[in-house]
Amino acid sequence: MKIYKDFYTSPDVVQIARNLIGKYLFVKSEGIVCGGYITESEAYQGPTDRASHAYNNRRTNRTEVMFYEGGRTYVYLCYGIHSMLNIVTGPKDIPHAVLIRGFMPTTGLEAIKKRIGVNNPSAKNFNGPGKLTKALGINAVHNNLDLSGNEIWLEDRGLKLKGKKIIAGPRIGVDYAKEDALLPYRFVLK
DNA sequence: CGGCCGATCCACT
DNA sequence: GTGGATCGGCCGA
Repeated sequence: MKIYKDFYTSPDVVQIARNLIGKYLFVKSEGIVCGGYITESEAYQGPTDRASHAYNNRRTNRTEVMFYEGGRTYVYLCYGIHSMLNIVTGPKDIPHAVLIRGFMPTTGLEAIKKRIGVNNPSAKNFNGPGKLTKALGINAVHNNLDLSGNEIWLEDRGLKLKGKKIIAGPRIGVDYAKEDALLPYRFVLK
């Protein structure tokens, strides 16, 4: 059920990003466990990807966690407002990561509704990386956590994607990455 | 130390 | 389709 090490340590971050669609993400925040299945992801291919924080093996305090062995979280603040949740993947010293961009809640709905201030939420309330972290109560304290722990983890519950397809396309908001901006590293469940 | 800017979202028009 | 909110990381001086 729970996803363990070898899923994360594969060197093919694009394949991992695709495989994360339909997997379940759980987060314990303020003592409450919330979660759901992932509907959108983006791969960031470390050293060779201009859109990655770790492009050209750029190694700083912030990016250090990306160089760990796969299976940890990388959470950072964007635009001074939004926390972004990434899953670090690949072998040690290969700084790949997958940005988790959207999900569909199945657990802890009451706490989620309270956090986002919406009584009858629909898919559009969970279709962006900032919305996801707000709904699940993810922030900087969730950075650099081991996914084999009980604060944040993923599960394979054998979700059947019947009648739905995983669509690949270019990533969002990475125009500055030049030719790498066109790579089909974004996956969306349709 | 100063300045730039981003893996976003929402409320406008 | 546009702009404002808002702040830590990063780089160059």
